Amino acid sequence: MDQNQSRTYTIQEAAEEMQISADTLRYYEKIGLLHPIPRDQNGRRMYGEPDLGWIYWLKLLRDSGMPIRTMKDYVNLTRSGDDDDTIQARCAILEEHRNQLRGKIAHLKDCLDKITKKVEFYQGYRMRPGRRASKKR
Amino acid sequence: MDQNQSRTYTIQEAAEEMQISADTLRYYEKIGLLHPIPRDQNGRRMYGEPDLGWIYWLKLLRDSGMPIRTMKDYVNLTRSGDDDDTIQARCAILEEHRNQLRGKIAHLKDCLDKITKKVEFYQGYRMRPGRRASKKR
DNA sequence: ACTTGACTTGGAGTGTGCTCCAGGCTTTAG
DNA sequence: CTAAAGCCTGGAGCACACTCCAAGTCAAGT
Repeated sequence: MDQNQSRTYTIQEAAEEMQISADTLRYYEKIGLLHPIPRDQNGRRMYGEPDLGWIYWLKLLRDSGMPIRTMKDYVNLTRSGDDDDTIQARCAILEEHRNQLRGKIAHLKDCLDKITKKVEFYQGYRMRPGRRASKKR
Repeated sequence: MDQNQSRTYTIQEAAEEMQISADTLRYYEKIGLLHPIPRDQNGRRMYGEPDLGWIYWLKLLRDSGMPIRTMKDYVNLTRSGDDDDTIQARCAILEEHRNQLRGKIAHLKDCLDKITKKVEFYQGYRMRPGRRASKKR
């Protein structure tokens, strides 16, 4: 029953793969968002596929606007086993986040519409009959 | 040809009306996003309806994620007259921003979907047959 | 043997956008 | 006359999430 022997990644490789900076990867590990990554005999990090999977998920949460503090709460729950309790707590965090995200998306859409209207207004303004074109420098 | 005599607002009133802090209003004025607001004989700001309109627009741009630096560029253009040149430049800024915004909305939607899938996974996991419920504390 | 380059660490520094504070002024209420 | 409320200013401070740095280690290349 070996570990999955699939390739490992240096921090740079992992960073590139995940579209995130190496500094950020170290930072996430330092603050505990990321479990301690296995090292080679020289103390260098070796990221494995499952690590990348987890990083992907962290990045997804961050990109969607979850604050790091909340991510830590979530991460801590993933480390306290898979009892109904903690699964439910994780769901609660994600669902709360989903609500915020939905609200945010709706708000952004609304902003987008209003900005679009402004652009249309400008375009109408430029087309206005009887308007002198500007001096072209 | 009087000015519009409609009511004026103190900074607190304006802040409340616009859902923004009084500090932020002063800050926006200080950095020039907001033109100098007329004062009463004691030096206190008196916001008028058109000021509120402008603040609303600023807030819209900020809420939609436009950085303050870009807002300043935009604001400066609104102060350099209404030549085709500047109107076009303003449109360019807004359209660029719209593109970013659309991208962002799409990305957020994508994140939302993935988070939704995760929640569904958790729910499936909790329903899994043969699973012992956790101790209920 | 030496240089190069990728990695390590702890900790300091940065950018953004506010947010708060001290000290001062004026009007209003008691 | 005093006290409280609300505003003013310049400037300091803060929260967040990185981002950068100096000094060091190690291994491979020439």
